Amino acid sequence: MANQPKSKHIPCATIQRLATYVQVLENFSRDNVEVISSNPLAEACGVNGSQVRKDLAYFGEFGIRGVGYHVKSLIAAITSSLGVDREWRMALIGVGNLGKAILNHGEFRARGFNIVAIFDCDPFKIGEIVHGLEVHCTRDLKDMVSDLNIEIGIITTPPERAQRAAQHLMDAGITSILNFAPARIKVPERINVEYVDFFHHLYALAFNHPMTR
Amino acid sequence: MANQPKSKHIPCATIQRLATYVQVLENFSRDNVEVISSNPLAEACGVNGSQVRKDLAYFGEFGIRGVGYHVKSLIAAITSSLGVDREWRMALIGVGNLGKAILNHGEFRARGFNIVAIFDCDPFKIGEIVHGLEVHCTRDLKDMVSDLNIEIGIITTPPERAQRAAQHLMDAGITSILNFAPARIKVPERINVEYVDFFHHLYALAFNHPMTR
DNA sequence: TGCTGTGAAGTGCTTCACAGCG
DNA sequence: CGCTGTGAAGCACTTCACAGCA
Repeated sequence: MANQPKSKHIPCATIQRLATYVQVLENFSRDNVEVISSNPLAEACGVNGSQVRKDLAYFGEFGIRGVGYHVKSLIAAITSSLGVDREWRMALIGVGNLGKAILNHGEFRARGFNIVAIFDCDPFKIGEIVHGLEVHCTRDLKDMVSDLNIEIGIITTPPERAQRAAQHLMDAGITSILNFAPARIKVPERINVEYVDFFHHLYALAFNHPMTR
Repeated sequence: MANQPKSKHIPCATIQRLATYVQVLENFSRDNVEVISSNPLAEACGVNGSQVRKDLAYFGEFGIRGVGYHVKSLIAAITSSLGVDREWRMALIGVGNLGKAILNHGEFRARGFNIVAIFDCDPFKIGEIVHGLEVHCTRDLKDMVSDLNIEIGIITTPPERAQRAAQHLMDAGITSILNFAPARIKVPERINVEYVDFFHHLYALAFNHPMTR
């Protein structure tokens, strides 16, 4: 159905939006919408219709002129283009409150993002079982990463230990890191880091709040 | 110390970076760095030096030529410019796993973002005490928002109930919403919504992973 | 006819380069 | 002399407008 992907540079803003499209398309699919055109999809995502068409065009021609996009095939096309239509195995470092909350979340597994090993440097936590996984010493990280084919690392340590956690992950050959710790980490160019920080969002809300202006 | 702010349009990319600057500056301050110039600060934040200077210039002249920025005053200047140097009172809707994790997080309160009321539409949860707060029926939201001076709403419901939660918040006069539910919500122009979605970040990591390219 | 896919135009953010000041 | 603050240049993303196809 899709042609071969256009080999241009793809803006990272496009990648972010594709994730939104999948989310919204899944809701349409749940409501038994079978076909959708770019404008209503764009409106549901809070963007412009051309934007949607251009974003999709980076990966192929998924639509039917005069009709629109078939919802289910479009979901399949996007997830396949992003590489999220397969299992991804992840390790988590820092089994505190936040780490436990993420382990309990469950939605990760449902989407193919499996946390298969958890680590902490606190000797009192090592050996504890959390959500069916034994807490390991960070020293074991390297061996377990290769044994378990882990590709993504999640950091949920306090900020002062985030850099060391990142170093452990990189030493183990991990190149993709999701960082929940409220700290920037220093990494070489080739390592991908995504930051999740609630306060960034709260700061934006506070700044844009009517009273503040 | 600061001149009056320049009254230009401020890019929202700037606001996001300011949050990062605060985070990084606080780390420098913890390490007893007293003065920093734009280039090392920029490097720690992963951006360009001019960018830092231009971002700060939107709000005033905080630096000393030939010297740099005084770390503590700069933190104060930024937090004051963003309006995050005061208490913000928040309501949370959806006391499930994620909601409870956020209530337990504690870091919110430390930064002046206080969750002062929690709501759920499940009758079995109403009356339950979670982290010192009684779970209320969403019907009580309007009264409690005005009684408790709540300005920000947090949505942690399942996706299918996110829109209704947003409606409750808007009916109560809330104009700032932090949405953790994996769903887009439809709101009028004047309402500010920030989305927190872990999967958006995981999708980006998956797409940029070496094996995928 | 209606909607996609896409070059061209428009817009806004980022980087450069340097004047200006401590 | 060094670093800030800032106009101007550069670059990247977004939007427009329409050709092209079902």
